[in-house]
Amino acid sequence: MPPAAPDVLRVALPVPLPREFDYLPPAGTGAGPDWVGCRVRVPFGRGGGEMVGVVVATGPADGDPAALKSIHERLDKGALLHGELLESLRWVAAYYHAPLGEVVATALPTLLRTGQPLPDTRRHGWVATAEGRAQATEAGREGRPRQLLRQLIDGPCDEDDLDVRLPGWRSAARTLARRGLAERVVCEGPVAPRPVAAPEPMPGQAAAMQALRGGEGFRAVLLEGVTGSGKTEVYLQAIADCLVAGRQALVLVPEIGLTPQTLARFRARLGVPVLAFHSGLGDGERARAWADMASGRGRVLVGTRSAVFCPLPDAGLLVVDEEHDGSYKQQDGVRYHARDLALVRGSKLGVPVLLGSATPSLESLHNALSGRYRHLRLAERAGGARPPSVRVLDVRKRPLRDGLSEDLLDAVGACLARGEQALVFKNRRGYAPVLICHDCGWSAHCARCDAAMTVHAGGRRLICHHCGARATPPNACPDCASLALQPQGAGTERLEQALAARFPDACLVRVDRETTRRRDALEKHLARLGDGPGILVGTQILAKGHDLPRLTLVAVVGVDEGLFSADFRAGEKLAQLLIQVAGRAGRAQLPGEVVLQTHHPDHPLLGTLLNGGYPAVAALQLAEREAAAFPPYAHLALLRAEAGTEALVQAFLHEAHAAFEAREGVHANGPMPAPMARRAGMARGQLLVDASQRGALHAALRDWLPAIRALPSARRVRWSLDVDPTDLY
DNA sequence: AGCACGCCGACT
DNA sequence: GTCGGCGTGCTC
Repeated sequence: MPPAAPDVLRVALPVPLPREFDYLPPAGTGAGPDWVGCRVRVPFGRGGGEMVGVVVATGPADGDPAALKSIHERLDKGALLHGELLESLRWVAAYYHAPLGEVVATALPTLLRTGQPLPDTRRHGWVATAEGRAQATEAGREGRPRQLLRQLIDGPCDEDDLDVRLPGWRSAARTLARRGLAERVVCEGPVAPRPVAAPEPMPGQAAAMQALRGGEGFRAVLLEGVTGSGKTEVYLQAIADCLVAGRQALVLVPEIGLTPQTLARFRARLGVPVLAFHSGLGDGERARAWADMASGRGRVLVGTRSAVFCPLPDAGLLVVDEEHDGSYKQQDGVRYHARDLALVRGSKLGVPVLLGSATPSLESLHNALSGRYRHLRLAERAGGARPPSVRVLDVRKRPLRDGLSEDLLDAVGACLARGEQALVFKNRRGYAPVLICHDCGWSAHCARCDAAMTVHAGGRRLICHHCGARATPPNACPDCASLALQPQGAGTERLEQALAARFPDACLVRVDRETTRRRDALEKHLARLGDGPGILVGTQILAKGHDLPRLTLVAVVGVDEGLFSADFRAGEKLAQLLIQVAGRAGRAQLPGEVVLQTHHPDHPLLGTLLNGGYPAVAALQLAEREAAAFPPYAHLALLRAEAGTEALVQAFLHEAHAAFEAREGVHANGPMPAPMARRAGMARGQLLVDASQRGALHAALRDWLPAIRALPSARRVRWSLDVDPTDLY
């Protein structure tokens, strides 16, 4: 019998190779199971490079153990990734066909990924020193430090409490510490939740709560509630229940949904510290929030997409707010869908997952209608508010000035005259979407993309929205030398200018990505609008989030582009956008009005939306998807490629297609022309795989990927596989 | 992906 | 004569 192979540690490393790497434990250490889930620093590659990875398994070496290297350093005493989270990461790797090492790297905050120690999650507080206590009673200059000092003389004050009681206390604390009057100490014991009064639930909310409370373990619940029906209150009650049971809750929100107001509402209502997790946090804050959840000290985490990777050792509930939102899909690297991962985690954790939306994705709706999810509806608006009235403005044969019809301007004027606020919505920023020669038809195109350049700065600048290229508009047409160059169409900038000319006395605020670069810019803008009459002009940034109680008119200007898009999801997305933006209009006291300016008043999508609302559009779209064998009735994967030249892309995609082995119910289509074949100087193309059964799709991909990786042409392009793509471009 | 090794063009 | 182009192969 051969001698038993020594046990090795299998390490997942952040490299794009579909396997893990075996290492020997450091000399004098055994390869016990206590290694699994710990980060390690290992030698990797031929130059003496090092990498940080995570041990994901132990076992006997399957090659020549003499050829193995040893781990340089163990970075964690106890496992960082274990149990359900590690299992879920394995699921991500298998489902999205991504290397486990890359999945692990995606899941960990930067600081942890680079090997920094797990932040200290003990609670800290501040207390006055003996000298501080003495000085606190003496007369002295009344300032922040003194105010704080008086809080600290009776014993340690928790930092979380100070955040609530004395905003901006940190600089005062630094001052006190410098003078030796106060010091930072570790607080013992758990945080006691403050008792908070819950509002009386409305009948619909009570029914939803009842349905949520019934049952044990994992279940998916789709909460379909029109705007203003109080979905958030249902989340809050469910989270409160979960906290009472001593469990943690995770709340996912869309990228633009995590406003200070949202957090403040959660904090005020739950009585426990609520952690935030989003791209605006620094590396240290992210790592701390992650560690807080891992240690169990954090009870509630509200975060965007990547928060779905946080550890939840005491999980009780997962909530996905606005579950239809496109920002839950990661569009580079490991292309996961946070909503789908939340469902997987919920099922592994054995806890309910609550999906909420006024306009559910067709995927979730299909699951609800087929009985896989529980389906709860909140039909009425809070406080007896009526849904807004909707009016279609047919602008065929009507003159438009700067993209606005006279009827629309009249509606805005009437709204202002009532002392109320109007929202003019156009899903296009800039001055005009294209600069065109009136004599020969030439238009300004980006040199590096297959796209028109957008006119900005009132016509003094051209910007490509796809690659960011900037140019100065020519004085004369480059083709025919005509001077008749005109900005065609209207973006938010032009609408703002036109509205300012028409309503010179009105308070006018434009909100789009240009004016809202900084994180707090949106709040600042809306504060400028105040409570008086005024006009908001903007893109979909305005479609959700903030409460605007004085807003009674929503004027939608740019629907026509979306009505004829080639993307199979365009109809769904447009309906969701329209419903979301229309939902901004009106309150209990002030009825809302929506006007839709269009050249296609007879378009079936608009008609269906007007007559039957979102449910009718959804039913129509589901029928179309079923007939066309598209998701959710089929399953897709997209192989994308880009390279310096079209030839490289085509060669790769053709070879990849040839390497695809036909199997029952699975087809590879293409190479398909990407709607934008060139972007930022790169040629792009794609191959679409569709399958009637998910299992067959995954089996096909499992066989296909090694063949793709082996193609010489694969080295000359950047390629990626997108499972369940949301955008086919 | 990163990195080293390797075999062909314009420079001190 | 070398510096450096990026094609090819490998990473426990």
